[in-house]
Amino acid sequence: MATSLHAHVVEHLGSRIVSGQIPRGSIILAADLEQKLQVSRSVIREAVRVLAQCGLVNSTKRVGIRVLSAEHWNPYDDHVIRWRLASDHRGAQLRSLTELRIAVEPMAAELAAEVAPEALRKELMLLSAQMNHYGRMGDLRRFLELDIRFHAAVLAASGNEMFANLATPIGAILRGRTDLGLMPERPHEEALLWHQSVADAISNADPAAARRNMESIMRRTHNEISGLWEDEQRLFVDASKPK
Amino acid sequence: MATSLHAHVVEHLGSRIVSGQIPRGSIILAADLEQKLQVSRSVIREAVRVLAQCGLVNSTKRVGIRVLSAEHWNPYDDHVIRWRLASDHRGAQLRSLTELRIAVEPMAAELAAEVAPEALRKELMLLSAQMNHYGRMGDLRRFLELDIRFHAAVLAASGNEMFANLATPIGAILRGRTDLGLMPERPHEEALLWHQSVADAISNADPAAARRNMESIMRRTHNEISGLWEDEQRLFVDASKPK
DNA sequence: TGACACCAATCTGTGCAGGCATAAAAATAA
DNA sequence: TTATTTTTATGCCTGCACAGATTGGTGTCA
Repeated sequence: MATSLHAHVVEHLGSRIVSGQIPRGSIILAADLEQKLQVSRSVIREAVRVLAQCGLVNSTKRVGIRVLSAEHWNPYDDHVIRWRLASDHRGAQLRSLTELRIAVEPMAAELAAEVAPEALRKELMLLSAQMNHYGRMGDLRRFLELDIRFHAAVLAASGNEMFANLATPIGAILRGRTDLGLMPERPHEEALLWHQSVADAISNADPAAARRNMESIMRRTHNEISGLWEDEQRLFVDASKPK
Repeated sequence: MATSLHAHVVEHLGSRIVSGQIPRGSIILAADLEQKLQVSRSVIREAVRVLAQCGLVNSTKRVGIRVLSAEHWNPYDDHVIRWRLASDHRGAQLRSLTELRIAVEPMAAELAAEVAPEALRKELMLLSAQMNHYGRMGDLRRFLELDIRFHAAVLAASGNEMFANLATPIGAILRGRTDLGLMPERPHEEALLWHQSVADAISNADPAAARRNMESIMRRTHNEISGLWEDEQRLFVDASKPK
């Protein structure tokens, strides 16, 4: 995946920092990295610049590259989300994202019913029909991909780019949920119905119904996976943040 | 603000791309930038790397640095948000962020009532008391700062770092709202009451009441500023996104 | 002797200049 | 149309000078 050299370095350092292999507070020297990873300074510097934007490190003169603690990480960065989902504390990331989608998706459905262009409404109807089809057939693999596309389409149809940009991590959640065997052998009849109802409501420009049915989906989703983070500690970041 | 040289370049290019002075689709050559901005290649390269992560540009071999269209921008990046708020299309950014906070803040209040540590509950009570005091006095300057801290505190008290990280842009919205003269001469009595009720509910561990009162605040907020983006076009990003 | 202010040494990221390698577009040939 | 060569801008490397922060030492004064 990572084709360029500096992307490799970003991946190497980022994943190790998030997983905890490189302890927070520790200090890395650029010169050491050059030698250890066998790449040149320019590569290291660009990688560090990227990691600094993720909030993972903070390079200052005379001291080096300081590894920051989790409260400084940018929780919306795609890299960070991916690394967290791959780490031992994936529960915390799953919880944050799920809570966010519980808040956002009903609102997105409501907005979509108000403002979505006709083409997107049609696409939603098509997607929900296909979900019904493959869901009842028990083709979980295909159902999953349709489910991901359905939720992405609703987010996109809201016309809010901040909502739409959550499609990727939400897709990652859905994929992870089936990979972990948290999905029933075949989708619940209720769930299929709710998806259909969301599509109908958006298609019929009925914001209240769209929200209501999406809320039902979210409630079930939450019940199905909230067990994953039972013992995961919450992170209370200080409101008075440093620069 | 931008102390380092490469940060200057990021600022220079980023603001011009978002404002539209550099048209999307156009291609910049690193060598030209070197000469025009009178900086060395390493500075250009690091800046371009940062801008690439923001989704503003995409540098490829043999072609140069391509300026991407708005649908590729990362809407959660602090730089991007700042530049968009400073541009002619600030309305679109204001709308996205406001819709997001309408979705998120009631959920945050609900969560805070469930999981917030005692210290944060106390702080919220203190903040709402101060808001009452300065609000009734008509000290808008101080009220604004307290309002920002209040909402940041609720988001932090939710124990969800994705919610907590919205405090900065939401603060920017609130500041902008008063700067644009959209605030009444003194805060509405209702608004003060709702803030107080949110703090009470969180303090008393009453999630439903916390959500309900925060929803009231959000409804009023929306009514007060939704006029700002009446004629702003919505951006429907393609669900099937390129890499 | 001890506390404190000031200064110098040193260490490390930041920025600069130039060189070679390489990939991808464009032009040319088959 | 397809294959090959040429062109050209980024990717990557290296040596050098500079700036800023930490550290330790030095000197002054109480």
